[in-house]
Amino acid sequence: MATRALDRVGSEPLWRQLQRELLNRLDAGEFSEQFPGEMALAEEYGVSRHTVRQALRQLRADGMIVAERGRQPRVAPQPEIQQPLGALYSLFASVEAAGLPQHSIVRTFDTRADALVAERLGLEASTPLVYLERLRLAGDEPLALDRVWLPASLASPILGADLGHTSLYAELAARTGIRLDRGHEDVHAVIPTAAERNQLNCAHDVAAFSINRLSHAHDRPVEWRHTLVRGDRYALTAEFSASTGYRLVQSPPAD
Amino acid sequence: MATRALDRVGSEPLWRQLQRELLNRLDAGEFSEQFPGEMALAEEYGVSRHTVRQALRQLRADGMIVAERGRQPRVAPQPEIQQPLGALYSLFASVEAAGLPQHSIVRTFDTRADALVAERLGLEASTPLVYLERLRLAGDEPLALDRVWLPASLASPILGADLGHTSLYAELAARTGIRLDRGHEDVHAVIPTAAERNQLNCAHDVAAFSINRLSHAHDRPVEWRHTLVRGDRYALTAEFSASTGYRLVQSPPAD
DNA sequence: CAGTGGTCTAGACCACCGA
DNA sequence: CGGTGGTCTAGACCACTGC
Repeated sequence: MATRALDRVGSEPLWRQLQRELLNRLDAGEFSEQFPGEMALAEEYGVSRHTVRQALRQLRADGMIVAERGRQPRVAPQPEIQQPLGALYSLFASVEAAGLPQHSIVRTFDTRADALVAERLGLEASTPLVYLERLRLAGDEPLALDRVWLPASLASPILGADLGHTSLYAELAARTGIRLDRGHEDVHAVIPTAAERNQLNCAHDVAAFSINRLSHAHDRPVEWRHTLVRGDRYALTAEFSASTGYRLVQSPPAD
Repeated sequence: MATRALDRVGSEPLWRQLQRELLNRLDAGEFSEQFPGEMALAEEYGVSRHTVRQALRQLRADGMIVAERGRQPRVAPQPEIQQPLGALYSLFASVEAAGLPQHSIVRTFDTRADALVAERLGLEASTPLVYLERLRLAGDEPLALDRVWLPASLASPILGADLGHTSLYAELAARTGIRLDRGHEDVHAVIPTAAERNQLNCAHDVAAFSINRLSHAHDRPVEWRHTLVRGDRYALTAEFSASTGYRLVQSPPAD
């Protein structure tokens, strides 16, 4: 293996150049299921093993590379699986943890344009969007009203799917390879309209969480979502500390 | 400076022993406002500089020690300042960011017992508690109804404070040295009662966040808090990604 | 067994900061 | 200027893994 060139006159540290180089090669799909050892990298780039370790430190901490004593180093299986996260996941997971089976009733599942949503996704107003509207149930009781818009150019392969029992994100990953890796959401407290109360089958004195979410994959907007969650039996729960920051956890068993 | 002993026969790495040793000395209050350099530590413990750096790596990443080129290394000013965090802080900070001045009207501020709250704090039912009830305003508009209980044995020094314009946590830290470092909270969506609507001066069609929080300092329960926040103009906002996890951010300017 | 990563040493040069 | 941390080298020994 010929020695690859690193710039030794510029001011950028060797380990950072090496780290960038390795990230590029990882993105390019090199090293699939096989990653070179520290010695090999040191020789390939003509640097010391210490420098290689410094370059690898962050990659290992970020879980992009798995290396253990004795084992062959590997690239991490799917570093960006990020289907579960956010307030919605927290809410639904707590229901699951309580032993309630969940499923959905698909109300609408088609392709359409929506200027307002398109703008939020950063797209032209007339861009065709896959639209999915579901009523989510826990046990036999309605839990949430869920509406999702995705760019049809990316998401049209999911149109044939049965989303009554499978996760949208799982289906999206399986059919298009797209995995959400970043998102932004806001949570409002609202009083459901009469129509929403009717769909959710809840009393007139029940409030709800209104959650808007914009999700990205590789810095491209992929999903705009609006979900209305019954507030009478479901709550957000979080723990926080100086070291771990703010972390949503599963709610304790419903009152 | 005599060389301090590290165990070179056991299996525990030198850098880990050194790290533990330094943490102990930090907790003991040594190094106040002055921390030894890498060379000094290497000589003091009879190890190489590399080993010292390995031991310091995590301490620096955690922000317990501040070291820069050329500067004298220091211990971080207050590693466990954790007053701001959680949904409440997020909500109030977004109001502040919008340029609205905030203050409180103290409705009640005394010492009493409350069996229900005491239980949640893990205390005997008859334990005296400092009780503070405030109406929080943003501009001249009511924003939240805030009720806090703290064990009187810890918090009685704050009883003389004017909490109309200063933070409870700042006052608590100044008068008792107690700084909250961990907490747990749950957020519900509710419809305010008529009395609460009246206090918050909000319309009948407005929902609210109901937030319960249990805070700790050094693993001891210190605060039980219940806050009711108007839901019409204030929302929780969060960002999340694979690398940074879930992080509450300030809401965008209110609609 | 050969190869892996974890640990450790003893040097070195440099950019940067404060006195 | 002396001392700091950042970077880098060229070694070494070891525990562990898989063949």
